[in-house]
Amino acid sequence: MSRAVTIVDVAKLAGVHPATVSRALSPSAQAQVSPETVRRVQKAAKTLGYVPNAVARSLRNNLSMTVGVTIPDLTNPIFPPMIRGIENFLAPRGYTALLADTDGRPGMEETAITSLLARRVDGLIIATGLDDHALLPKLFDQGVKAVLANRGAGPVTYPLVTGDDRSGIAMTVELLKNLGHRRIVHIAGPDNFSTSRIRRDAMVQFCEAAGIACQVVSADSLTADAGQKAMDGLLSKRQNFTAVQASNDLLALGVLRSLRRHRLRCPEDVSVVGFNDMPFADEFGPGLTTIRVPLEDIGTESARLLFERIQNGKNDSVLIRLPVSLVVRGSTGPAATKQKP
Amino acid sequence: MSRAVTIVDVAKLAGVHPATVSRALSPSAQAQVSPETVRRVQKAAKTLGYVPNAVARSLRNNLSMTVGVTIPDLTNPIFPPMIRGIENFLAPRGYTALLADTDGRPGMEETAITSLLARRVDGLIIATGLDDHALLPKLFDQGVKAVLANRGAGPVTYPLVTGDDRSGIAMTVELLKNLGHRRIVHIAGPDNFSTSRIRRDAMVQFCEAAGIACQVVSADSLTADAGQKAMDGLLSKRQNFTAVQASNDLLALGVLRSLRRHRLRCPEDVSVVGFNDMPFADEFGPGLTTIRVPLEDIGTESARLLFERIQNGKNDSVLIRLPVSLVVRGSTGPAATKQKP
DNA sequence: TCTTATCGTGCAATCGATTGCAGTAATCAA
DNA sequence: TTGATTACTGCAATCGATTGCACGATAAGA
Repeated sequence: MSRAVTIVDVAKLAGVHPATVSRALSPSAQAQVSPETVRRVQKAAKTLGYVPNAVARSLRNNLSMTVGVTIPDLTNPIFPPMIRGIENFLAPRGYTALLADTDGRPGMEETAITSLLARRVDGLIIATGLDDHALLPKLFDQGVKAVLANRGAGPVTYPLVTGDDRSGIAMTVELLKNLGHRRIVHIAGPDNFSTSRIRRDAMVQFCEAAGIACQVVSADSLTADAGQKAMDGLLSKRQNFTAVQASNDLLALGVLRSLRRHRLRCPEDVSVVGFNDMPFADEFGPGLTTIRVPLEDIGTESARLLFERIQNGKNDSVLIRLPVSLVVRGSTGPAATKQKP
Repeated sequence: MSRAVTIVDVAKLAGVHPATVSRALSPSAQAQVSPETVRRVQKAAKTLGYVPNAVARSLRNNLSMTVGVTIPDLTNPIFPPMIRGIENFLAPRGYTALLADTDGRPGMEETAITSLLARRVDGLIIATGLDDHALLPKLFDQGVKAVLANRGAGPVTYPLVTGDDRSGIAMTVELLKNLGHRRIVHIAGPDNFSTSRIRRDAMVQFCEAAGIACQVVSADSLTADAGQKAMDGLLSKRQNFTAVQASNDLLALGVLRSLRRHRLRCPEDVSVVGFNDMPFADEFGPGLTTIRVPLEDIGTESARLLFERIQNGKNDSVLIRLPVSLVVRGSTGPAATKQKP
């Protein structure tokens, strides 16, 4: 980046000491400098196009004005809204988000977090649902500020912001029950995600309470392909069910694909429900009935909690469960009377 | 972030000078240190959990190992794949991407870029399609390394990586012509995006060459809502056409919505073609016929070009136009014989 | 007139890692 | 034994901004 303008250059042009430039340009210390000097310095800074070196400032202040955000997969559409929520909160406060996509690779989380800490981020927003349970307490002991977004990670030492998964599942079960469904399949996500476990357990529990038979099938990952594969397997075994509840919308999308391939109609033959209400869920053929999770709010709240903790030095634990709602679209309908599939 | 372990702590524990620690831990200078000392230092670093302070290193080396990426809207699904491409290239080379979402707000670009430069990024990947034509040459003169991704910005001083828009449009026109369409509407994006202009002009030109009537309508922004609005307006005026080509997939999505609302069938009444082949375009109802742009490759190539320029100090201009392909799905069909809409 | 605030500014240390230079010890050749 | 290499390691400056402290000047009070 060639020769950048430094505070010394500005000082020379304005005919003052670098320290004075620093003060004149700092909102908090500006009062210590005579108005006349402030004006001269500002003019000099402007003509030279001076931009303070944030790296030097970080080093001196031990504050990088940066937070690290780890996500498992940027191409999963639930994350961009979360990130937007985070940035909308942080940007006005002078903070920048440093994004680390772990690409779903296990073990990448630790690498990513190490890299973020090396860059001396002031805090972390962890949306990867770490399965490395040893890492988090270690970070906590080191005094690293962090907030977990969307997914928990074992015993919570850090604050956690999430949607209310159980109540979302409850709504789903009630909807399907009212539509006459009595045999449901739940496509669960991998067991090492807390959301997968919570949603699965809630399904089993609420179905049992409602007198509905619930069969659980596990998908390898939280992708459309995994959902399709799980559904293909199910259909090839000619199981008996009228509705599918998938652990997230991507899995549900795979289910829709599988149904199409098997020439089954949705919702006439099989109803499908997802979870998250990810962007474009309403554009699928048919529009996906799902649980709306306030993704952007999760981001905003996570950022707010982290910001507070950076400000006041505390590191206390909270659990924020944001309310979710049922969104009924075309993928659900009355249970087929002759249970053909 | 409490008390972090520094090189001095490691030096004390290992019983050597900080400089020796630095050398022992640096791959390039390690040869200057005796193997025995290297081992002792490495052990000390490990027991203390030493992570070099990237901020201090950046300051000293005048290299932040960071590149800034500006995008207009993270929730537009064409960007996550691009970002993935960028990160996949940069991460193995030790670089981290600093993301700046300008949120579509005009003028935000300059703010975002200033903020990135303050953080002393080693280079910029600009995917916002800047309309501030003064900014780019200024940056160039300052020696700032940058690459434009996806969208150009006036006279190109910087390298540009983009999909081959004209050939994509040519394929679209040919497809529609073969299907018997003779009256087409093009929904153009805002005029300040270079892609909008290029695609619009290509449509007009190729349609004329093919003897097809092409009506151009402009949308306010590159969103589904804008596309819907544009199509609503068109349908309320009872225009005469059998196919719509939209400047990008989000606009096309809005068109699909509008058609549904007006109880028109796609493709029986109106065929729709998009552009980009964004994620999930094949899941829409109906699946969207569109032009596949190699989004991830655009990211990778941009990163590669930037990386080269950071390495060798050059700042020469290139234009890389990546090939695109036609993806035919359910949203296109033979032209309606009785041109009802 | 002398003291005592008050105000504005400069000085110099600091943050943590890197690196050119120099110094010491060990090794080798003569 | 001496001189010359070589191999390690320490010293100190450096990157750019910030800030506690001190100094000089001016103003106010006694």
